[in-house]
Amino acid sequence: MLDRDIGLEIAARLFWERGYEGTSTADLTKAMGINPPTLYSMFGSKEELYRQALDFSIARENSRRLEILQSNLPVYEALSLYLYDIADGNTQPNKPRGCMVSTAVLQHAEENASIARMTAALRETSMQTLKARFDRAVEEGELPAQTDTDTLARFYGAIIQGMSAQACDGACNARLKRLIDLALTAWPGKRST
Amino acid sequence: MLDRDIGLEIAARLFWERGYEGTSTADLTKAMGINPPTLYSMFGSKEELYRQALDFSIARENSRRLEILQSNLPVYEALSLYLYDIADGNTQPNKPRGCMVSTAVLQHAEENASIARMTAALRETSMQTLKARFDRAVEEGELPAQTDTDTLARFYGAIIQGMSAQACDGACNARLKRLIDLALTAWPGKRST
DNA sequence: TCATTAAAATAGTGATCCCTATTAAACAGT
DNA sequence: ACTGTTTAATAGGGATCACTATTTTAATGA
Repeated sequence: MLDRDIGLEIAARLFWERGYEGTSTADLTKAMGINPPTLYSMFGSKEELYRQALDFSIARENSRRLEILQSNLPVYEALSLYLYDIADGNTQPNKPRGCMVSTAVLQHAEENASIARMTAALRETSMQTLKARFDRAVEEGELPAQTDTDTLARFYGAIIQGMSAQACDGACNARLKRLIDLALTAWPGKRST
Repeated sequence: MLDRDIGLEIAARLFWERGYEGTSTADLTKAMGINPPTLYSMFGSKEELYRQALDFSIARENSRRLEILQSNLPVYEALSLYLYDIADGNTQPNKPRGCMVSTAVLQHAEENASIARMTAALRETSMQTLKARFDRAVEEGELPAQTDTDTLARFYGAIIQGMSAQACDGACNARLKRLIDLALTAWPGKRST
């Protein structure tokens, strides 16, 4: 009998590489080494499996990143390390390129609208997490009081999405880091060269 | 008999909204009001139709943008207007959200790898166009000689991709413009507030 | 040992995928 | 009107889609 976490890991990897619409249940059962009825008894449906695989991956990958972001480091340092960590995640050897969430299910058949809403909500949550960190920085006097933290969060969110897209297209880690360094010059009070 | 350009327009809109994998040939023939054999005699295959629909849309939408970018305006102004025009294109009423190319076919089934290569190549071309404009600015003394124009182009390319993703998730035009204004503070020599 | 339960594999559901062979309709020239 | 040719519509082919009913195997308990 297949271990549940191993099944989710295998599913997450397939969905990461091929997307929701590009992954078939036959792909999933074959990769997991199980028969279709086992998949449905363990995970309910393809859609449910996708949700569970995303939750599983996020729970495992996101904790370290959130610790970095919400640490007591200066907010600028925390953001830098956070972005570098994402760039690393987008360019791991022997792993699919890009991010599993940042650029997932943007275009989709109408029948998959609820799946698209879920990934959109995950992206929104991650933007709100960034914004909350910036709001804290305002409170703690690290950023000017009039800072538009929402736009700041969506700007670095766009950088994260752009990195994912470019990683999917083959960009290497060093290229993404140059991109991050340039994006960091937009930080309030910083000066670009 | 269906006019070829009208057919491409209808196909482009469907592919734009639902993506390549999310659009079926049945969707296409129904929207065009033709029968399957007509689609194949006119356009060859679903893949060929997608290529032609992209070429058609790009030829029509890109000329104005390229004129803006390659005009004799100061490069910073040209870039600003170029990005604003893209933001407008990402948030048109009664049109699909986001960009048809920037975030298309990032994840895909293995059988669609050649389609993904094509969209990736289109994105790379658009980055090279940006880079060429920045190189010209260096030659003309608008930018310092040591400017890393490649990274600069990929940075604004990431902004374009991030805008497309966020527009797909529902971002309004004003929000994208705030994002652009912040991204423009990363321009060499500019100072963020 | 044998009946009962639980697990897993086979086999197949109707629907839809991309694409075409075949048939039907419209039009041309004589 | 009557062929010959082009154009369009129907119908369907082989494969795959997400998903299950059924059967077979395996484990369990008396």
